[in-house]
Amino acid sequence: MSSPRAWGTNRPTGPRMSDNADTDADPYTLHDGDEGENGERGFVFWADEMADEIEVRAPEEPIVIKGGISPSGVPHIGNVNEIMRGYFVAEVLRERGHEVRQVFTADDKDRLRGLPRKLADLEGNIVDLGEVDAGALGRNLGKPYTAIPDPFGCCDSYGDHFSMLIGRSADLLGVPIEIESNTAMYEEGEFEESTRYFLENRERAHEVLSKYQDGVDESYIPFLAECENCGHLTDQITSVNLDSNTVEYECVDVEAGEQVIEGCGHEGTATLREGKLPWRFEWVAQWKALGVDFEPFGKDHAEGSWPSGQDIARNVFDFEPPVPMVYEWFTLDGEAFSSSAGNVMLVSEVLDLIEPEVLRYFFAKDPSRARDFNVERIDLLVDEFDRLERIYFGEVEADDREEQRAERIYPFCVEEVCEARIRLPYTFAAVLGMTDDSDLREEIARREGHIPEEAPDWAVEEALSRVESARNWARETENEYDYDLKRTELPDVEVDGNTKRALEELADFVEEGHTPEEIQGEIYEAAKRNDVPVGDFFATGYRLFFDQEQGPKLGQFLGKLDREFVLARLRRER
RNA sequence: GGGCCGGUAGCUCAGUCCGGCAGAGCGUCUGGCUUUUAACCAGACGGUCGCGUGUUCGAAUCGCGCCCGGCCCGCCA
Repeated sequence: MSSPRAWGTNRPTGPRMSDNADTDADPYTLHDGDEGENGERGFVFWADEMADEIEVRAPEEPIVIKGGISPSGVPHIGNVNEIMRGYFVAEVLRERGHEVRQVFTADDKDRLRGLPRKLADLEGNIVDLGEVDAGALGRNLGKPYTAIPDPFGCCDSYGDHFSMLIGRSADLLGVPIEIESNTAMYEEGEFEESTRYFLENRERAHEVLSKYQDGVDESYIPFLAECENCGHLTDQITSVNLDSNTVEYECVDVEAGEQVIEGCGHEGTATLREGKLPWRFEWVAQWKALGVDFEPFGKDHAEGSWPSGQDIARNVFDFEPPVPMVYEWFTLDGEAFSSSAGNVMLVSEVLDLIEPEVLRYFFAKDPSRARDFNVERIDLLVDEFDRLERIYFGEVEADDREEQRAERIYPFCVEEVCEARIRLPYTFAAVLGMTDDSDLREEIARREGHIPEEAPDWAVEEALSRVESARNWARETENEYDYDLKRTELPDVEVDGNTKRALEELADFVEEGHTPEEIQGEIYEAAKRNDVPVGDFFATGYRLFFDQEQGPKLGQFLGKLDREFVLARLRRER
């Protein structure tokens, strides 16, 4: 067997179950051409396909679905893949009558290797490193996240702080996950048996791992000890004593990217609970300890960790690794997520702009496709969701494919299927954000036909809540829906003679006191009387009040504002 | 250098596993609603399905080669 192995070549026929290393499971599980039990293919929802793969193995109940990240910093919406991809599969299995646990490991025994530039408090506010005690963090490089004080002082440790944020992200999306702290699992001995087994069979472990990694020599010992003197994790294990379940170690320097984290040189003894396994072994130990049946992971793991992990599971241990599923990474506004470059977005920030069901819908889409989460055009995502919803309720026509898709996917996106809901079109909601007057918002929405006469109060309230979201979006992106009534300053507007006369006539009309509808009519009349093209005259009006080319229905809107201001502005006095 | 994933209309995306007229929404343009202003309605515009090649009666779809973007093949996770 060559190294690295050409395990991708068995893709077309690779069986899911195997008892030898020549039939490894391809992690690109989606659309892989395997026949289902009765030869049916053509899934409209990828989670159905994954659920089939899991059911074929007849797993014990409860079925365990896992995800996990290390709580090293701000958990952003890229990390939500780990939560939501597993969630949809869990829900499909629950629908089929299975009991399912969705667990999420906080890989918090990992060591802090560098200082993140951005952190986030528990409310999800991003703060710069400089705003917390950076020095205290710097002195803790090399220690496990759970052995480092919380820079915000609100949780027991750095690791707990960011695990808490991950949990809150899941809560916000309505996903019930059980977070398992790696640190706690080590302390409670959950990994002790596996650790002991790896150390006992370290030649075998080395033999398997060396197929995937260079630079692991004969003396390789798969354990990192936590130094009793300085708290750093060290991989310098000098001897293993399985009779007492301990190792001897020396606290040595660690390379972390560009820099070196210095060890203290202490030589000591650690139990198997006072340290950790290297990642590739740890992952397998998690599968074993938790009985994991399914695990989605990013494409970064697909070519490295996964092939070695499943090999270790089968050939060092003797158990079947979980059904894998690779998901493509997505970009944020066309760029990779990067906390150091500030290109991150928290779930809580996204939910300031869109409803949770829309974000859930984003993650219901095909995981194998690379895509962009585009904040500028988030209205398109919302429109797409609204259309899915309308297709589901049979309110718009669509082809069979779309109908099947909506029928299957929509119920998993919403907390509760409710036909009586009302959705204001997102960009229309953004326009309503021009006024803070909630009664006026509702009145305009009703007049434009977006709220039916007999709509119940709760539905109206929920519909109007989108206005706040859409306004946040308009403001954040400073786009054309960022309506802001220019009350304090007169926008710079060029006005020719005809337009000037038309504006004066309109001002006089308003001064006489008329209904909003009459004012709207007068805008047309004033323009026509003075040979000003109607479109141009409206544009001038929007310019004067909003410094924009477009806006809400002008007459009705001006009729609602205080007359004194409207008159002064039409006469361009202030 | 080797491997893997992605590349479909100006934008956001379906369709690719299973070959059968290249699609949706948004956008743009034109017209209509005897007041174009988030409008709405009707119609139109918009594509070398990354490029090439092979197989086929027929290729976005299958094979091979190439281009571009990203990831892995060191450490770490």
